[in-house]
Amino acid sequence: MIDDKLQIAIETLKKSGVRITPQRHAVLEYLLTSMSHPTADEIYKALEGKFPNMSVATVYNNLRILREIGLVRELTYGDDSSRFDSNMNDHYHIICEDCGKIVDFHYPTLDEIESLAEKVSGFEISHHRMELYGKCHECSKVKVQ
Amino acid sequence: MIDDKLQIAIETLKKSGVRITPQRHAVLEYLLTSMSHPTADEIYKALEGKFPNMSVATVYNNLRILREIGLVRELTYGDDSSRFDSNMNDHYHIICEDCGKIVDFHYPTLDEIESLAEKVSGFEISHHRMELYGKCHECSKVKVQ
DNA sequence: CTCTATGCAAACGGTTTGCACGCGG
DNA sequence: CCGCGTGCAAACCGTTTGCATAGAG
Repeated sequence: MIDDKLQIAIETLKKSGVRITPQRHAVLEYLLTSMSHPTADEIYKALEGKFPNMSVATVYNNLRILREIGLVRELTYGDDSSRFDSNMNDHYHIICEDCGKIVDFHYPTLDEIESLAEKVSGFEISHHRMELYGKCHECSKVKVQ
Repeated sequence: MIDDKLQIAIETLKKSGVRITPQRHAVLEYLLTSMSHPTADEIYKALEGKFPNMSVATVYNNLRILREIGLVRELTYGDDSSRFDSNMNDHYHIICEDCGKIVDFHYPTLDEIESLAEKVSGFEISHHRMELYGKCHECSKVKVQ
């Protein structure tokens, strides 16, 4: 399952003429395995056991390459670190304002809104993004009063 | 019109016990007058004629205070600078991917989506944001082929 | 063997902070 | 005249870049 996705991703890398280094493989595997939406630094820390000498720059470089090839999406929220998502299907995100957890939210794409926006603004709309903010179940429980 | 808004804003400042310095007044006035959604640096540059010695820090400090009081909203997109919006009514934004222009987009708040997201995720949703991306009329004209 | 990827450190850019002085109320 | 706000410079932090070396194909 994950292995299938990994094999397909590696095929895509090969087709694009991108070398499969151990570090790159590890970053990719981590993104595909991880159910979270990790930051570059989280990936860096998660892999430092396996690659004690790997530099953050390598993580960033690989994330950029994976993004350019279309294997990974970069999620940018505010001033904080970018987060990376290997789920390339259209979906929205729900973000916990307390703990920062991000969960996927599947909902039909808001095409009508794009059409209306085109009409009223004169823009050629290419895509949109939406995030919902709130408190996750765990964080809601914490401060009861 | 703008003057009314400015007067109301200044009242809010006074009520909050925030001093009205010339620099703060100027930042506030610029935000209310500006139809764009300026960055801190744009505000800084726009006012350096009137305040040649003003520092960026002062702009940032004042923007933070205005935000905390609820007179201004901070728009954070990706890694770029934050932009500031004195229109506190609920609205969405349409952003030109070429020139960066931001225009307001009024559309009924997507309450049903918030409700559904609460149900499927178990989060307590407090709000959401949405931006539409595309090319504005001017930028569409430029590269025809 | 070639050329890309890596590791390291320095650079970068937006934003924040510490501190002494200035000025609003 | 008290204390917040300002200006200045340094600090910060995520990210990028330059460069010499290592290693994938």
